[in-house]
Amino acid sequence: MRINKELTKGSTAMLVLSVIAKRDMYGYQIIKVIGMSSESVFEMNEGTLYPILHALEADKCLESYWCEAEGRRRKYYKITDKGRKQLAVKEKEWKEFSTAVGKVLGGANLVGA
Amino acid sequence: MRINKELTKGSTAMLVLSVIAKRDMYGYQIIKVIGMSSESVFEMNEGTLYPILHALEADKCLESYWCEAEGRRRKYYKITDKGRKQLAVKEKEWKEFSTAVGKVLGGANLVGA
DNA sequence: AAATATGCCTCGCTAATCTATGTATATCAC
DNA sequence: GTGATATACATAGATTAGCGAGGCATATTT
Repeated sequence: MRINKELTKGSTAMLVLSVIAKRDMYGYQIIKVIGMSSESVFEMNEGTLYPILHALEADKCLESYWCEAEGRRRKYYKITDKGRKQLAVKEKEWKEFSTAVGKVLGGANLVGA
Repeated sequence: MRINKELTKGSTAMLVLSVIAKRDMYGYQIIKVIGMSSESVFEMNEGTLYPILHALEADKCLESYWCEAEGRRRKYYKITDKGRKQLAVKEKEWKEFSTAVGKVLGGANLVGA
């Protein structure tokens, strides 16, 4: 990661769900797509992504299927209805969180509190 | 916390530095001020805050002094030059991070803009 | 007198992510 | 042809931030 990795905690699953929601994708590709669309701010490790995919599938937010193309075996993931709901929750939570950070940094003047 | 606690990882020290940068503050007060200015999105635990304060002081980003007022003994923290530099770095990192999340999600970045 | 709020602190736990490692195939450079 | 790099899957152990649960003490409210 180009930035403090701790910042990413809690948001990674949301990002993964988000890109898969746009179209079915396989693991290696997810890393590349998130890396590119974030302009290399996120350079996710495989050791980070695969466990997340497995957990999201176990939680029925994703479904997987194997495809063979270009002489390569790829495991594609597709988002489920539950996954879309989960994504909506996480996006809302993210907005609430980032807005709150902005408020604290922006300094609501609470002298006397 | 009203939101997923994992999201807060990596940003808490920045928030703490940020409020102390505005004026000297003691621990218990920091929790209240951050709670209020975030409209209760952040409800920091003492078990979270105190170790952060001690670490920031050990790292010379903060200095502390005891005060007695209203019959209460309070440990105030004051930001150092190093602390201000650290805060600037963390704020920049935060903007980069939240902007990147916005790009991946595909929407406009609502944060810090 | 008891409950609540203020104010400091520490210890062990959980969980997200990273680093390192392993396997296998395809492609490119030399 | 051989080695390096990219693609593609996976797991295991280490790290670390924040939490929950305690502990201690005093002031205020009920």
